[in-house]
Amino acid sequence: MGGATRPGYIADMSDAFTMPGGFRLLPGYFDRAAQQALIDLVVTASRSAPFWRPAMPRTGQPLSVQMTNFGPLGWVTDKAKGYRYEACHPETGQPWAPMPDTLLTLWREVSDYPAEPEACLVNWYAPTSKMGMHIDWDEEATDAAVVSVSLGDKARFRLGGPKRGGKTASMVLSSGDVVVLGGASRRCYHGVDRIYPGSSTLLSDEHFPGGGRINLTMRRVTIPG
DNA sequence: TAGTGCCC
DNA sequence: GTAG
Repeated sequence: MGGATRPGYIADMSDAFTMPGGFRLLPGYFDRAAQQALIDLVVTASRSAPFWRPAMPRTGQPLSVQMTNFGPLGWVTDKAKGYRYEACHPETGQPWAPMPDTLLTLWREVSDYPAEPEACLVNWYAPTSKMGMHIDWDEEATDAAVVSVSLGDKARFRLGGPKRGGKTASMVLSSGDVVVLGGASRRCYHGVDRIYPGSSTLLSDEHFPGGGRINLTMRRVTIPG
């Protein structure tokens, strides 16, 4: 933890990370059968909205994850237009697959928000993929929680505060876990340090060459009217 | 810097 | 090889 720890000394807790309000980890929310059903839905959706590799604004640097989306809106990014939500796949021009009922049910159970999620970003982490620390800024409905589901290999997730460079906490997320970024945590930095390759058998090599991890992230984008 | 690389 |  914080500061130098030497043998014989008890760590000073004065610099401990304080978990932001509204953060919830629900371990083992989905059992194996439910995890498999969600992966099957991702595979089906990817036939009409295939995984593609997004790029950073301005630099065009590719992200290490591949993406697709469920729902009426999908998060996309490219060199020319940057981070935004779009109704259609950037390469095929086809609408995203509909939001699965299982995910709508999850949202109603944990989001404490009076309207449906409009976007579910599907991130495929290869064994070497990472996600740098960032805050989700591209939604108008900033009061709605972000709800995410981990599937496949374990990942080291890191949560910080509302400013860069502050103290952080990390935790291992396993297949079937649900994370809710609500309240203050909705505006906190977070990212994925690393994947633990081969820690799950959920992702078949046929559909996900090399395996890895799928993360489903639901968000309300527009303010309900 | 929703990235990468290097260094302790 | 890891964690930060």
